[in-house]
Amino acid sequence: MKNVIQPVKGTRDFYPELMALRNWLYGKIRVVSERFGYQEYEGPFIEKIELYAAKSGDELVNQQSFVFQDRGGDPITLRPELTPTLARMVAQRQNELTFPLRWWSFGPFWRYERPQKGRTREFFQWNIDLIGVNTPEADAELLQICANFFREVGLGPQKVRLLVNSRRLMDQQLAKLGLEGDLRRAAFRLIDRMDKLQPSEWNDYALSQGLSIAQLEGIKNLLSNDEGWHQSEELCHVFELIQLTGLADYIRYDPHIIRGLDYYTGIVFEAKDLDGGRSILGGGHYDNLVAAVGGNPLPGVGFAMGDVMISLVLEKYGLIPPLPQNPAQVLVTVFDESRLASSFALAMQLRNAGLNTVFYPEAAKLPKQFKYADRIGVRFVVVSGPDEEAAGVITLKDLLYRTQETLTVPSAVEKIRALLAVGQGL
RNA sequence: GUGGCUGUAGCUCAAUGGCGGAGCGUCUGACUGUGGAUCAGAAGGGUGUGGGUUCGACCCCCAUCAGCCACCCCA
Repeated sequence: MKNVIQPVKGTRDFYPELMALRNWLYGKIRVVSERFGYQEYEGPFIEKIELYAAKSGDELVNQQSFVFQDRGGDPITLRPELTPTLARMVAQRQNELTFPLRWWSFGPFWRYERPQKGRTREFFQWNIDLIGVNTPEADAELLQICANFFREVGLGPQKVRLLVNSRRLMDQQLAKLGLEGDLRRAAFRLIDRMDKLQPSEWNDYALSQGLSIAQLEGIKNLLSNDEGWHQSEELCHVFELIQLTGLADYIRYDPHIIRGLDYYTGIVFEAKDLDGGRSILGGGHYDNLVAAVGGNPLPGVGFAMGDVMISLVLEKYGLIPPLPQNPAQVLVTVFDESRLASSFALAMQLRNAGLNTVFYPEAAKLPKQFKYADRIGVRFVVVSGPDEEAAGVITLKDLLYRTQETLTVPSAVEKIRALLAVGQGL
């Protein structure tokens, strides 16, 4: 086994078990997205690097992207996020699309980072955006979708929380402290780092960035004030709306939330596992992104959720249901060499009757064939030997209930249908 | 990009610097028309890779690759 070529660092192999989980998650995402009337879309997996250079932020573009040259020498990047692609797609058809536009997507992304818990170099992401209106109702809808998703998968507000802030509010507050330009950007970084540094280190860092003692105190007050949102009209309005949804327990104001992406201009939010602390999803409101890629100005709000962290969280809380091992419902055994062809035909007969059927492709001993059916998770086994053949019937065994009866093919089909309906989820 | 831990059979792990083992799994049989249980037997690795130290290396040293964890950053 040592000669097997290793997979690319930070990638995952989706063996059927993991693929089933991915598709289960995809299904939940689809249900919630469609519940709110969003349409599924997808963009290319590769883009020109300029697309991200426009607005995504330096680190994401210069250090975390997979970049290569195509044969013509043009720099191409594996997409590290979807929002710029979305902005581009919207800008290209700006005059044909009907706004407000509600789109969602679930696809692969790549970031060149050191893999660790909850982070791989290739991951899947749910992106969902509402574009074309600039209202608190739009912002509140996206928060509602997040919370509704958590409720859909069984994550209650005691386990996860949506932390919300406003870039606009933070800008105003920092301006009041006399922080402009580079100093304000430094302050944002400072806020971002507060829970990662010791208080004394944090103070030193702040002063080293050129902030005054008074400004530092001002930031501390800002961050410790849970009621700061009252000074933001948009946050007040958003929180009011959330009260009407029955999902308010999920949502809380948190002035520490800043977000790394440069294009956010209004509310920003992150969902966190209250037990683990890591961020499950993040998003916000952006006013200028469509214009940044060459379109006319158009606001939007959206978020992205990676599959890796949410899967870890769901697994931790035991919220991933048992997923079907095998799509097959029936296995047709081969009694002996002489019956290979008749069994082969019988299997197709069952498929034509609408049953997912596996045919055992050689004349092995029956115990082996039963064992195989059991292992791969097929519930029903059909046997057709000399006795059955003489009587014009087949034997049907239910491995789940260990029952068995002999009956004609059409009644066996009916029997299986009836038992599948009853035994679902057992 | 920085730091730490780890790397032995398909899997989970043992093995003072002195002949590499166990459990689970797999295969075969007991059970010659019936799966999961039990019992018996068998196959399967030369220790991630490349160097070095040593009479002798899974064990010590260096490098490298990979995984994990934290930082950075973020989904």
